[in-house]
Formats: sequence, structure tokens, C-alpha cells
Amino acid sequence: MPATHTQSRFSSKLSSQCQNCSLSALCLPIALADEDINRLDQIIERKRPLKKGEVLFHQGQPFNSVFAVRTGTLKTFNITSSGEEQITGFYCPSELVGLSGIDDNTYPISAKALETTTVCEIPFSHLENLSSQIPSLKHQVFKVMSRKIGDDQQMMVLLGKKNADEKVASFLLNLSNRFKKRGYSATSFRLSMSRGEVGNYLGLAVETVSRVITRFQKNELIQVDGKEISIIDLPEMQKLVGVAPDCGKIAQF
Amino acid sequence: MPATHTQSRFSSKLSSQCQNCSLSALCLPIALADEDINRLDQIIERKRPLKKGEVLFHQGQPFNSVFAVRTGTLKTFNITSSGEEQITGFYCPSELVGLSGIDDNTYPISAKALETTTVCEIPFSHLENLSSQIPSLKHQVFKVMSRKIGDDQQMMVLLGKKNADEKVASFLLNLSNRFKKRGYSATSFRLSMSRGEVGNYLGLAVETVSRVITRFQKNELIQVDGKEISIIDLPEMQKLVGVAPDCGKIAQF
DNA sequence: CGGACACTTGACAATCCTCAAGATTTGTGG
DNA sequence: CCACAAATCTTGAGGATTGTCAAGTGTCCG
Repeated sequence: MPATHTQSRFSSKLSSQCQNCSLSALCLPIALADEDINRLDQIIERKRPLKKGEVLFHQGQPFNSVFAVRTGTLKTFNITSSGEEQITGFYCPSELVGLSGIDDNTYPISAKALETTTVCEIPFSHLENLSSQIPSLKHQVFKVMSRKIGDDQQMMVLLGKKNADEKVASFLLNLSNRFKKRGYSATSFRLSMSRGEVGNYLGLAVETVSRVITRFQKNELIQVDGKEISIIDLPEMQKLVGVAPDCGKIAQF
Repeated sequence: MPATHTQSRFSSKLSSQCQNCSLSALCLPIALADEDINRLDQIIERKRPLKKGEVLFHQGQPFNSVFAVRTGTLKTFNITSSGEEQITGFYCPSELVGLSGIDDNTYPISAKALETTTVCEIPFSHLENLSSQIPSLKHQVFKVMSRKIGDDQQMMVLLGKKNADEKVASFLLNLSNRFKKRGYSATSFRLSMSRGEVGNYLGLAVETVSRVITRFQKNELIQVDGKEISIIDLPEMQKLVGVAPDCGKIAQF
């Protein structure tokens, strides 16, 4: 019997424990001992769901917490001097938002819900304290931040070097991989962001995004029904973004 | 007398101690007590200088250390599937390279010297251990990584939304700010990278970079002599990149 | 001194943006 | 549940920015 010491001491608030969360394998608790997960659990606050369009934190606001998305999607953005919105990222369940606020205790970006979205709030000072006591937790935080740095650099390459087709294909494949990782279909999913938001993120005009998607459909690379996307010819899409077909690691942002 | 316990136990290798390093105010040791600086000092290895073109670490190589630039400049880049180089960053003295390797214990990029360059090697496992014992050091590492995330996101905005003029102006002002921070002239400096490398980094063709620089000179925004750059009309340059003139925080990458 | 490399400049072409109009979807109130 | 308004999305035409190609100049280093 493998259940020797896995019996939790905390049987209350079942649905909102890290141990019972289906995302824990992707989020922070990975590789933590049960008792450590419980300690992490205690510093985390589950918030009421955000409705579509609601703001989680505003650019310029004092930084206190990072947030893990549980359900739904967030976008982060900042407002430029000319007043327009600049989207810097989309966040799916299990992903952490707000890490860039640590630097000077202020969020340099805003975060807004693209649909009904629930998040776990992780007060950073608590996380920092706890990470001193749990080395593997500290390592996890370093890893998450490190991965974010690497991903952002891939995104820089995409923005700087790729054409419209490659940008849109990369975007779709990146989403595909993220869905796959958390057990959803890699080939069929729903875009929670508008074409305009995709274009804003990718550095393209809305019209260009629309045209590329239409062309992909005509060429039978994908099938589109509004925001529903099905990837039909995955190998061809991968060729588009420049991935060696047998290469395990997919290009991602 | 302020020298109560500041007398170092390590009087040897004077020139290579964090305490005596002019960069310590910008690098990791900031806000550490003297004794803690000494502990940090002991895990840091000073390496022989890299000659121009020498590689500090290769993409794909096992990750062991992060590196602080002491003198000179590094570029980081990766090689795309089509075989071309993609520059993801330039690193000046006091800046940390290699943080993106933490995630899966492999450097996802290569780092190469643009000129004769010296670095301090900081074995990450040691830094991680030490940071458990020194909370302010741990906080420093989090801050450095957080700042990198924020800076990279600004760079994404630059690549996605700005035109050639704005890109080059942002690049020059960013360098200007970084030089200023470490006590050098903010208006007169030497580019250690080629026009081609600037273009690669900014997502522009060499010819475009050259043309923009020539035009900036004709419009008396800057003065150029090969790799020597003088910023003549700083306010106008700032207007170009969209910075409110009295806004303390300059747009940077 | 010569060769390689970096930089500049011009002409042309391609990609992508802007503007505009129409179609479709979404949201809201009756 | 329907109807209408407001967004969002699509598609076309034309134009601007930037990339590509080509040639010439300048610079560095053996």
C-alpha cells in the first residue's frame, strides 16, 4: 500500500488546497513534501472569481503578492505614454503573474481577466520567509522566474525576427503546448482573447491577424470557428515556426 | 572611528573582493552587512579575462553558475533552427548573465565577449545555499531576476510596437542610462557592438540601423564617429521614445 | 600593403499598416 | 427569447516603412 503518510491532517476546505489542486504539478508545490505543501497552503489566499474585464492589479500599485491562475485567463499590459495598451503576456491556469513587481515593490504592469477567472493570492513576503525554511520551495521560485526570463527572451526573438505567419503560428503552437501540459487537447481549443489582443501582443495589426488566420484555414493548417481553433496540420505548423520535427522541445515564448 | 568590525579577515587578493569592487552598489552585495559580503565573497570565483569573441558559456551546456560582468561587455544569443544568430541581450559591468539557465539546469543561450571582458563566476548552488542563510541576499537575487523580467517585457514592447527611429533611440538612451548609473558619461560613450549586432538585437537590418544613425546625426540629435556616440539633444531623443520629459523613470529595455 | 570585414548609400521590392466598408458576433434591455 | 446596438471580425485597395540587393568607401589587423 503506498498510502503510508499521505493522509492529510487538513481535511477541511477540500476544494481549495494545494494538495487537491489539479494544477499543483505545474505550479509552485511541485517537488514539495506533504507537510511543506501544507505550510505553503496556509499562506495562500483564494480570492473570489474575477469577472471578465475586472482588474487584478493596476500598473503602479504597490506590490504585495504574486498570483497563480486557477481557472480562466489573464492578460498583463501597460499603458504607453501615448495612451495605448501594450499587452505583455497571457496567463493560463497554473501560471504565476506579478513577478516583475518584486524589483521595486510596484507592479510595472496591470493584469486583467479575459473571462471569469479565479486566482490564488500568494503574499510575497510570506513566500519569501517560507522559502528560507524550505530550500526546495526557494528553488521552485527561482526556477519559475528563470523560466519566465527564458520564455520572454524567446518572445523577443519572435517579435524581432519573425514575419506575420510565423508569429501567428508560434502563438497558436505555444497555446497548444500550454493546454497540452495541463491535460487539455493540444489540437482543439478556444482563444479567450480577441484578434485585436492577439495582434497587440504579437506586434501586428488586427487585420493582419485576421488575414493570416483566414489563410491558414484556406491552406488547411487549422480550422476556425470564431474563437474555436483546431490545429489540423501540426507538422506543417511546426515547420512554419522553424521547429525540427523530431526535436522534443517546441519553440515557445 | 567607524572601523570597528570592518577590518577584513581577508587582506589578500585585495583587488578582487566584493567590498573593494566599485560595482558592489549595483551588483548583488548591495544592502549586505560586511560579514555577509565576505561570505558571498568566498563563493565567488574571479576568472581570467575573456578575449574578444571568446565564449563564456554555450547554449545547451549544463548550468552551474551565473556571472557578473566586471569589465567589458557580453552579448547573449541563440542559434535558430535556420542557423542564424539571435542576440537577446548585451551585458555591461555589474550586470548578471545566465539567470535563464536555472530553470532546467541548461543554458538556453550562449554568451560571448564583445571586447576583453572579465567576469565574476557565482556558482549558483552556493548562492542558493548562502541565500537561505542571508535573507537580504535572497531578496537581492529575487529583485535582480524580477528586474530582468520587467526589463525584458519593456524590450518586448519596443520590438513589437516601435518603428526603426524609436528602436534605435531607445537603444542609445538605454545604454546612456546604464553608463550613467555606473558613473560614466551619459552623453558620450563607445558602442562595443557592431551595427550588425545592434540591428540583430533590435529586429532591424544593418542598413536600416546605419540610415537611422546617419539621419540622427544630420538632425543634430547625436554626433557619431565610428563607434563613438555623443548624444547632443537628449530632450529630443527622449521625445522620440515617448518619455515625459520630467518623468523620473526613463523607458528602458 | 593587402585582404577581410564593417559601414554607408542608393534603388527597388515586399511586407505589413492604414483606411474603409460590410459581415458577424456579442451583449443588453424589453 | 427576441431585437437592436455595439463590438468584433473579415476583406479589399492603396500606401508607407523597412528589407534586400548591389556597389562603393572606410577601417582594422596581420
